[in-house]
Amino acid sequence: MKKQPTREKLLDITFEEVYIHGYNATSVDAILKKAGVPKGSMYHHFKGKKELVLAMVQERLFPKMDMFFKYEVKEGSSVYDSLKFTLLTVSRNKMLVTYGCPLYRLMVELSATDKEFDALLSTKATQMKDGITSLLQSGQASGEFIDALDTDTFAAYMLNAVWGILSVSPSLSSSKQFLKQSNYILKELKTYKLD
Amino acid sequence: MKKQPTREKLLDITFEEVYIHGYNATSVDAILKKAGVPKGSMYHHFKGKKELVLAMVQERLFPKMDMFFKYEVKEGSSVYDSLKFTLLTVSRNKMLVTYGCPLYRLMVELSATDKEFDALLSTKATQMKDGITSLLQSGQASGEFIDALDTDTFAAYMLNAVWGILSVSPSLSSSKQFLKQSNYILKELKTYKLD
DNA sequence: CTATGACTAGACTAAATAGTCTAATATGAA
DNA sequence: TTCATATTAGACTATTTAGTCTAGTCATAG
Repeated sequence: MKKQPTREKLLDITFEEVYIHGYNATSVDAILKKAGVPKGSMYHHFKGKKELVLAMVQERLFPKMDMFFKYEVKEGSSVYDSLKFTLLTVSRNKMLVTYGCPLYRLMVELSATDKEFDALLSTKATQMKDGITSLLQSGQASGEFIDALDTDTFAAYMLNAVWGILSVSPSLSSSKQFLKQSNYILKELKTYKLD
Repeated sequence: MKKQPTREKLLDITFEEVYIHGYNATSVDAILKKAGVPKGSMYHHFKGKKELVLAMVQERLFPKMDMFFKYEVKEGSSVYDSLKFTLLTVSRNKMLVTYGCPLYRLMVELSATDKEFDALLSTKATQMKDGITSLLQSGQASGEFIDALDTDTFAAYMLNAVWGILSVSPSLSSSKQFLKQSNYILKELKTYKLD
């Protein structure tokens, strides 16, 4: 078993800790202890706590988000089915269902008070929304959805609503509840379907 | 201008600070400084920071939430119109639109790691959901909605979706966006309307 | 091999933090 | 007024925090 490079190990542990506890409740020492990395190593690789977490967001969090939202439709599959499949995949991810979306939770904690985090997280949120918009637009172009569908607004609604449902307290979350609730979003989208 | 009792002043300032910065990023000293209250007074009224914020949640946050969701229908008004009016009222509240729902944001920050906060906040969330459920049920009883409407699931969906739309980054929030997005929830509800 | 730069190691520091303590003062009941 | 209690006042403490520093080790290019 090859030893993982220090920087990568730090990013992995930082993701885990910040996901569960949030940015402010996560201490550098806790990360270092869990990662088994001495302080000097961390401050060699990163300027400080904030730099570490910003790097984690870009190198761990964003790729994870991209894994879920592929923004592409499988051959022979409709946009609607593609979005439905994404929601199903999300519902099967225990961590997501239990602890919510790590991007959204960080945004809720930090966007109001930290410009740099807000810039980074909001940009990704916008990119994801735009991805869904494109998907819906392609569905419009292919005749799957009627022109009356406001693709950009619906994409924002879908993203925010899913985040809202996902990120409630773990004690109120379950895979079944997520599926049932997010189904209303799909049902609404179906309203704009032609075939 | 009569001087506000210390305890009340502390609760007011604590709400403001925790709403914007969150629990962990708010220091006791910051609250005391802003409130102009010495430390001894605070620790006379509250056992500690956590007790102070728990009291704030019950005595300031919860009442504010109840102001928005009245769970009652005005004479001669439909349940649907009542919910629509609530969303309109929310959309006109600049703080809510900008900084999101204070209950939800606190839940996102703390519910995963703090049992006491989770118990308190989740109970209120459930109570609010149950309030909407009752409203929808009364609509069913009066023939406004068809029986196929799963009142409890729709209530949860509505609450969580609104929270999700409301609590995104301030840089992505606006009254107009909130209204347009939350309109999809109403549109879905309309699907179950009879008259 | 050896010199250089990358990385590790962890003791140490300065600041912020929540919380304590004791004395002073206000308030209200007898 | 007087006494007991509630409240104010803020200096002080213990702990945790992020971050610094210097000495050491490791890898590798020459």
